[in-house]
Amino acid sequence: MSITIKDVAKKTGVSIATVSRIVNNQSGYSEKTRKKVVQAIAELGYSPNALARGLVGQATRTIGVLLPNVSSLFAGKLLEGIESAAQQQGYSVVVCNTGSEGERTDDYLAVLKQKRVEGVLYASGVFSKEMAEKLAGIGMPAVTVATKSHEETVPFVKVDDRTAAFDGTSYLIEKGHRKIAFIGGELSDPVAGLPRFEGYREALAAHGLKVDDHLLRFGDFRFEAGKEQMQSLLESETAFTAVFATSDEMAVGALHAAREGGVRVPEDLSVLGYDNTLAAEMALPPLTTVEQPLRSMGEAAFASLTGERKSVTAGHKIVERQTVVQIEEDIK
Amino acid sequence: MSITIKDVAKKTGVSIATVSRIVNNQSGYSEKTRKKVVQAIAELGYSPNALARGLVGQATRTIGVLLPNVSSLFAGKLLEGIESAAQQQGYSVVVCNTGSEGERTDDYLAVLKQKRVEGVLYASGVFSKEMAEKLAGIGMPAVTVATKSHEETVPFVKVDDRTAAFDGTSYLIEKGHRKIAFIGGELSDPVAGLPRFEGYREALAAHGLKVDDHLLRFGDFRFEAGKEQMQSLLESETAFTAVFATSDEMAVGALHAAREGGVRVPEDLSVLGYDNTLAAEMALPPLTTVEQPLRSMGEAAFASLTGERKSVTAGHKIVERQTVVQIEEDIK
DNA sequence: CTGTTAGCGCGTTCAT
DNA sequence: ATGAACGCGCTAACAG
Repeated sequence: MSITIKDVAKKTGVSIATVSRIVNNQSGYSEKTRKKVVQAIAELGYSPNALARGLVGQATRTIGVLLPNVSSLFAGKLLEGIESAAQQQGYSVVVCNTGSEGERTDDYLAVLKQKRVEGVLYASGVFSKEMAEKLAGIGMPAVTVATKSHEETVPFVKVDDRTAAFDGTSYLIEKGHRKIAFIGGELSDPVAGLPRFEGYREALAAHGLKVDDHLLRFGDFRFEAGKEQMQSLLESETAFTAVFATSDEMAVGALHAAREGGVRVPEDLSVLGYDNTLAAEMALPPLTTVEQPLRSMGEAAFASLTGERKSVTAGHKIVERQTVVQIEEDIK
Repeated sequence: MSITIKDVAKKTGVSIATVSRIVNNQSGYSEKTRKKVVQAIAELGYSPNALARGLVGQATRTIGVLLPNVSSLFAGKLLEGIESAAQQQGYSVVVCNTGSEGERTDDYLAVLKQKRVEGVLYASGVFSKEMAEKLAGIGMPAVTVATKSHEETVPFVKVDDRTAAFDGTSYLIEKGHRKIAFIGGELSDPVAGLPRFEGYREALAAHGLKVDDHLLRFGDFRFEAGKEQMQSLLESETAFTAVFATSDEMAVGALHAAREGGVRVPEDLSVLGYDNTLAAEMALPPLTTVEQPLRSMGEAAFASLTGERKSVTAGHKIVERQTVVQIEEDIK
């Protein structure tokens, strides 16, 4: 079949042990034989078999990444960071598109185990207790990205969602907004749903404002949901001057609904997004948003997985573009 | 370390050969021993070592995917299709972000070879002759997606770009447009640049129109380029009623420039995109575009790679949304 | 129906 | 400085 270490040993007249030493640049050979071997390797086009190596050495230099939706901008950025860090360390990453509800997760975990990956990065929505146990059960190191486990056993890399949402909401308030609608993930979602809502609520409270139930909407984080919830908001009786949508896609959906409803952004309504994916940049008008540094979070997650395996909370910030404007304070 | 076939053999009192047969559901064992073994496997949590399997069987059930930019919507959709088809066949896919100029391609190829992947999908911009030779040299099957090789040795999966651009342009003409600007990839790009321009030119010719050099702009396929080229177009003296941008990102860039320049879409100007990624859906107004069925192209590419390895040209179509409108024929 | 054995390609003692 | 030999976990003959 393919050419093996034996071939280069034979060709150079040394033993496979020596070739092995040279390939893995250890010590124990003369410069002369080294040269001979290196040349033979080049001539033969020898490439060490990673399977055999892995079989003996227990190091596959491969990790798995579990994502609910690879084709999203969100996943793309994360993946870019992960992949970049991995490549630099000589690791390969196999992508696993688990489905929006994570329905294929178990299947993937099974093959990842068979392939003896050195760990998995979990960026697949909610990280349940069962997941943690399952992972522990099959003995694979894991770290979650943009998600948090209830178990303290699994390190995470994420922004502080509550604080980020608090800051985003405060920003809106500082711009003079008092009636701020909220479109977010379901409150049953303990990682991206509830905390962001809490941040929103706490920011209002901190400024002496109260939350108006008529101004609250929930859905998944997709474009369609944002659009629908915004439509619903527009149909309600209650007036508002700003919306905080906790994903850029949702915010863009809101932009669409607003336009269809004849409300101008930002003249009639300010809109704040979350994530700062390309969607925010490409939105018309360009979207002001709370940034999660997805790319560097991906890098950090890889580093954590293959390194000390500890949690890191990434810094968020507000990226100002054109959808949020200052309004008169006394509109009330 | 991990639990092996020996452990389950020992536990059940049969030989490893029998266990192997059962695991790979071959024939040659009684139902009774099967049950015993299956149970032991479950109890022990045995998971076959794919490395060992691959070492003997020469089947790693893994492919590599080379992409210039994983985080783009374009790559995301492609990857989704590839991944989906792969998963269904029990294959894993390792992603390789080669960089916009494919600068990391060689490095990736080297590790993919070591890992003995069964083939690579190349969706990484231009597929040069050197690439083809390199791949052939290391003996890895490949198929290109949304790209075409000059060599006939490598199968491809793509739409007919010339015809797709022809159809897109014709669509604009049928809508009454006579002055149609073009924003595309560099003509030196033999796969997505030149052919699309040719389609544009031929469509004009077929309708008795001639191409106006003042209305032609080129760049990479990114958002920024589209914006810049559109700005440049707006500054020129020549009037036009429509723009055909050969990527959705570019088209959205054009939308931005138009808005900044005070020209309304579609009232003052029609805009046609290319790809039909999420960017088209999320654009404001929603973008009419020439669709490439990226997801199914990804699936087809995987099928081709692991199957008969033959080329397929995917069907394109025009997805009508809101950026192209009929205008009076006699505007001229 | 079931067990033994020989590799797959490599890293690693242990000798020399 | 170098080589022989074992074993990683498994599949595939080959024997019974």
